[in-house]
Amino acid sequence: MKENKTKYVILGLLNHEKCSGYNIKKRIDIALSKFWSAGFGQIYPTLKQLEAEGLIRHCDSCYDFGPERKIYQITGTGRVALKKWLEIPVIKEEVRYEILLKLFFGAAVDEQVVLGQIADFRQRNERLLCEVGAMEQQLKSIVHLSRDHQYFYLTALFGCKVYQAYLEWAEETENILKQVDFTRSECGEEKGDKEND
Amino acid sequence: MKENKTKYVILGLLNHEKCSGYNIKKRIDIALSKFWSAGFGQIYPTLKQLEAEGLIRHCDSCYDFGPERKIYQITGTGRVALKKWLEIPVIKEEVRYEILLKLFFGAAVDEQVVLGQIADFRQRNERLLCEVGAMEQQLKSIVHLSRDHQYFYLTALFGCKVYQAYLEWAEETENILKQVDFTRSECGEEKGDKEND
DNA sequence: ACGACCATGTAATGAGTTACATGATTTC
DNA sequence: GAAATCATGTAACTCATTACATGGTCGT
Repeated sequence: MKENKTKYVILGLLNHEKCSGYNIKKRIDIALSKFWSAGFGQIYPTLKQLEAEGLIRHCDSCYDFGPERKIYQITGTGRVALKKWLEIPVIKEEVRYEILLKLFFGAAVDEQVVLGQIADFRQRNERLLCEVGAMEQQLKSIVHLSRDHQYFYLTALFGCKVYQAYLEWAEETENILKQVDFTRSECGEEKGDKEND
Repeated sequence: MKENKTKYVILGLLNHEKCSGYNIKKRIDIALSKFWSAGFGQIYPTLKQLEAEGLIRHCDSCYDFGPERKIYQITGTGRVALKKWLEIPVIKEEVRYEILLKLFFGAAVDEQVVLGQIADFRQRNERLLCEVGAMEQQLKSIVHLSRDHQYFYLTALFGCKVYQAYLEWAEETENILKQVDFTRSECGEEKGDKEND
């Protein structure tokens, strides 16, 4: 009942081109890093598993130069499994925003701490927007080459839209928090920390 | 080095008000569901662990009515731990978009399949925007009550902005995919599945 | 020679989900 | 009396990260 999605990330990448485990990791870090991640400790065992299931196969040291490596490629069975997965509807995206937790519980600390977190968040996402914006520009020019290129472009476009929304929210939030000041209102908490223990 | 964030979700909720494990689950499902989740199998053991660490404590069956329950409350040590965590900068948000994986690898299946996934995504997020929009409206009216209320409101505002960005992207993506058609261009793939196995 | 990077793996640990088990209470 | 919901928990399992171990190659 639990589906290992990293399995399909590997199948998808190998469907694009054959690859070593090391290179799969690199491609994830470059092309998918904004919406997926995987470590070596996950990739190598998963490759073994996929091979045992007959969804991929490898040839040892296909090249005479460079360090030893295993080049994996997807099998017909693997392609069928990939296609089948691509047709399964997504139920729910797994998002976990630590920044929203820290905001939600933020009244436990000084407003300056919360403002600091928001500022960090804004700066972090300014950088990310910059990175994904560059990708989007680059991919836009080659979007006509193939469906693959078009889809790569659309994932980058997704990043642009979302990071822009993050930044809009962060700016609006900073403005709201800077204009209202509860420490001067009747709701203020002049009280020190008493209660419990 | 690994930080169990669910620990701090529980501490944060107990800092708002004392609660049973069952109620903590309910509060997560209602107030945090758009950016966090936790099951009973995670909550009950974590409560035990937090109590062993002295960050929370409980009284058995504090009420004479209703089923037996343990009401937990945060301790002074717990508050210190919570505050300390709230000050730690967030490094990276953990997001994993299955929809983007399926788009990125989408050239392996018919465009109709991809369009179906995008349509699902749009509909799913229309519903979510609706839900979080209602929360935002409701919270907006009581935002002045306390810092807590203001922060609750801002998390809902975050949801609105992000779901709106999702919808914008989905609509733009649907338009782009419907206007360009690779099956009629020279890049089209009339080839059946040959190669491998 | 040394450091950066290529390349593959395992072991330990932790986080999180799912399924199961139990029983009380409330509502219809 | 049946069904829904309240309430707590455990066991098994999967997913993912981190740390460790090993050794080759390339550039300077």
